[in-house]
Amino acid sequence: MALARVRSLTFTVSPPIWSSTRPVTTNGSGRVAPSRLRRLAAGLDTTAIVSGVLGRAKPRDIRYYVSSMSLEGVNRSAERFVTTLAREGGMKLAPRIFSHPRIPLEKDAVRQLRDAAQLPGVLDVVGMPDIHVGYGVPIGCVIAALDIVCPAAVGYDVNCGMRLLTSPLRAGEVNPKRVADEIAKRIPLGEGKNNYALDKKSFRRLVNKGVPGLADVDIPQLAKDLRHDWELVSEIDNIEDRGSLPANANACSDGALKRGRTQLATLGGGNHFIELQAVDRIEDEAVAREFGLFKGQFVIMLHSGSRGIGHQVGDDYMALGRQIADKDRREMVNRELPYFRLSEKHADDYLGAMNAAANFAFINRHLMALLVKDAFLTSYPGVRLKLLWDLAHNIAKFEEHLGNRILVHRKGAARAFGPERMKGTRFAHTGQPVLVPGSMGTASYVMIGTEKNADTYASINHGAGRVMSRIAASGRSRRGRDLRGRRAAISDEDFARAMEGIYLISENIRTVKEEAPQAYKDIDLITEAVVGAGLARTVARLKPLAVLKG
DNA sequence: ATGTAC
Repeated sequence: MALARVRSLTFTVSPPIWSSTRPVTTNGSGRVAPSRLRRLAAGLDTTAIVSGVLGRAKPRDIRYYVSSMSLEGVNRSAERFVTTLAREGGMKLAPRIFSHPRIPLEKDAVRQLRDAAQLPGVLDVVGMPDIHVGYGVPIGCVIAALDIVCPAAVGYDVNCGMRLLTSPLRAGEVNPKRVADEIAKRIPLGEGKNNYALDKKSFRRLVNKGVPGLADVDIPQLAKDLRHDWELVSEIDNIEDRGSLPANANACSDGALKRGRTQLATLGGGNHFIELQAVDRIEDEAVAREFGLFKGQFVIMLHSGSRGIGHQVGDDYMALGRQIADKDRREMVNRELPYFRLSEKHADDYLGAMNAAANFAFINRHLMALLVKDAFLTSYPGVRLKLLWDLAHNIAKFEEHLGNRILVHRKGAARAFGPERMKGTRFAHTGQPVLVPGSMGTASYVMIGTEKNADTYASINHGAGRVMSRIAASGRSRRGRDLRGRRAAISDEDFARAMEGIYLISENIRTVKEEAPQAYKDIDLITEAVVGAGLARTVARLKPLAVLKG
């Protein structure tokens, strides 16, 4: 973000937002010239660098956001892809939204950002270009905090995430229909259980350890189902946090554990999918080569999460947060935004339970990938798929940002570490891969983070983001409206046209329209915003051949 | 997202 340099300026400030983008050289008290004030008020210039002292940060690392203006509504900043909201009411800071000018901002999602900015102890609120309404906090945002954790800022689908498997084959050498059918035989789609139920004790041990815990667990039926020999623990350097977060399964309710025990290696419903894809375009030859990607290549993308256990953990702890707030007469911004102070035991419990669910999700995707690999190897003897990357896009984690330990909540936002933060890994020269799916039937992207994404706490969008509610999309309600308030049901014909040439296996044909391409924002436009804002770069564009949906 | 609500 380009920062204006001013000699002097009178203002009150929101909490500091650290940025490594530029050192501060100017002085921060005094008056601002009327011409500049007009620019600020017009939203052309909403940031200013000043020196100052606040908190533990070094003065030169601080950028204050001007918040003394009472600006109405949303201000378009001079930066084409950044919108800074006016700070008003009880907001602790001015949230920013990275988006594309051609994508209209959903009013209710913006309101949710304002609400989140009122949380006590919140440091920063940043909307992603795929932002849309979620429970309490929008999907497609980053909430940075110093001393609270907010379960709604993680969401119900803890560690919903992406995984990409690469093949050495060209798409023309593969029959996607056959592969999709083979996968469907092995992985339950939609609401469903598997044959890999674990006893309570083994399950607890497994989710405490994450993917590496698969070494110690015995799943006889899985061994029978797999026709080839696989190391259960493999490729963990290609999983975010090596598939293992510091978990405490004892902080999960019995109900949460019970739901999890029977759902390993199941896809789930909603926007979860397995997609067979072809590499459509290479945008960065050197990085693509490092990642083992080439034009025309056959790859498989998987999108799933923590299923019942994550949902239950979210439910349990949001209920607990509300209960405690009521008991202690602690104020909540609204009923959907309970939170815990990090000094409270409940915060540790939530984070431990959340990480147990997160580990479940890593294991879930890992096992499904194994079944996919096995299916593929059966159809194409000698061809083993390789894991490029597995990432979490619904999670809260402690990270260093400019010398401070910050709890970064990413809800529908993907971590996008550049090369610097990937030191000591095989991605030290490229940055981590970031997997960004479009909607069913449209393109997906492989991206890499830059060193310039401190503004979003090293995060980018997690996908395309809805533009139409589920109810509106499936036409279940006559009063169905899209998120801009227009009446919009998708006809069967329109749906078929959007999916033309793509082989679709769907568990529930009645609800699959909720995931229609028309219900989502334009992934190419969103990617343009992310690249334009300097948050990430594109490596490859992928197009769908076949989709398996819950 | 979700044993798609208590």
